[in-house]
Amino acid sequence: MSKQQISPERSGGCCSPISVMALNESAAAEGAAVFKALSDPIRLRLMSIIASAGDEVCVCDITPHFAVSGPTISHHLRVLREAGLVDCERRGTWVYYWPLPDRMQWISALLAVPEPTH
Amino acid sequence: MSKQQISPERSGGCCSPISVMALNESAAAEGAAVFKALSDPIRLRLMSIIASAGDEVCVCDITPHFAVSGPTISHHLRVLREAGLVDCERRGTWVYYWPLPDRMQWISALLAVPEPTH
DNA sequence: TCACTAAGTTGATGTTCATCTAATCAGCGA
DNA sequence: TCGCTGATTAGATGAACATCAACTTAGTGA
Repeated sequence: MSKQQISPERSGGCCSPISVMALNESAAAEGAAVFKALSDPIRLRLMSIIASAGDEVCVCDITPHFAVSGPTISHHLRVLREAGLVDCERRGTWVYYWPLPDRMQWISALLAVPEPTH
Repeated sequence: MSKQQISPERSGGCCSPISVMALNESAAAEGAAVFKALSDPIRLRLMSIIASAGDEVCVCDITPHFAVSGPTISHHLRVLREAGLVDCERRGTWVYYWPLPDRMQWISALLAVPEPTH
């Protein structure tokens, strides 16, 4: 507790202070949860397939694109659903998934370098 | 192998086929790695602090904002660095981090619903 | 009701990850 | 050189996760 105890920011030797944190803790937790849903290559491809289809997609058309088992695909789709990135509906034998663009736009806005809040 | 073996897409009862996958496997792996770097609340706040500073940020100004130990912050900063999201430089006693906007823009573009490729 | 198919759930397993303490590296000043 | 501080690295540990086989649920058609 003697010499270099003072932050260089205060002593003028370091950098400009961080004026305001752009993300509070709860927003960070929510955002991180969405990023975690996209942090798996299979889920990212799933999301890509569903989002680029422009319409709803049948699970039976998704599964053949992947080398993993059906239950694994089902698990990943559930993760995407619980993250609010997609929704689904059963119609007859088949289940259809479609993207929820609101969530994707929100997370995309998080990535846009936020304007400094000062 | 009798009745419903044929994909509904082919039999006309399901949905429009996925013409082209928007993300190939290697791009998905690379993108997922970046999203994984952002999938932790602490790393997302770190990224937010560094990106919103508009300039480089001293580690000594970052650490006090978090309730975890110094080595843990260091670990998370390394993950962000290895994901290509930030870079750093030691100057004297202190280490400074700054954002690499290219990577953030690339990942943000991934999230923009890709125009249908057909 | 019965046989069949699509999709999801359960339970188990091996791996990855976040975190800590302790030790090390790097720079400054006396 | 020695002592001090900032930051990273190394190793260990407990929790979370991806995956599969087996089973269950939901729906179709005969």
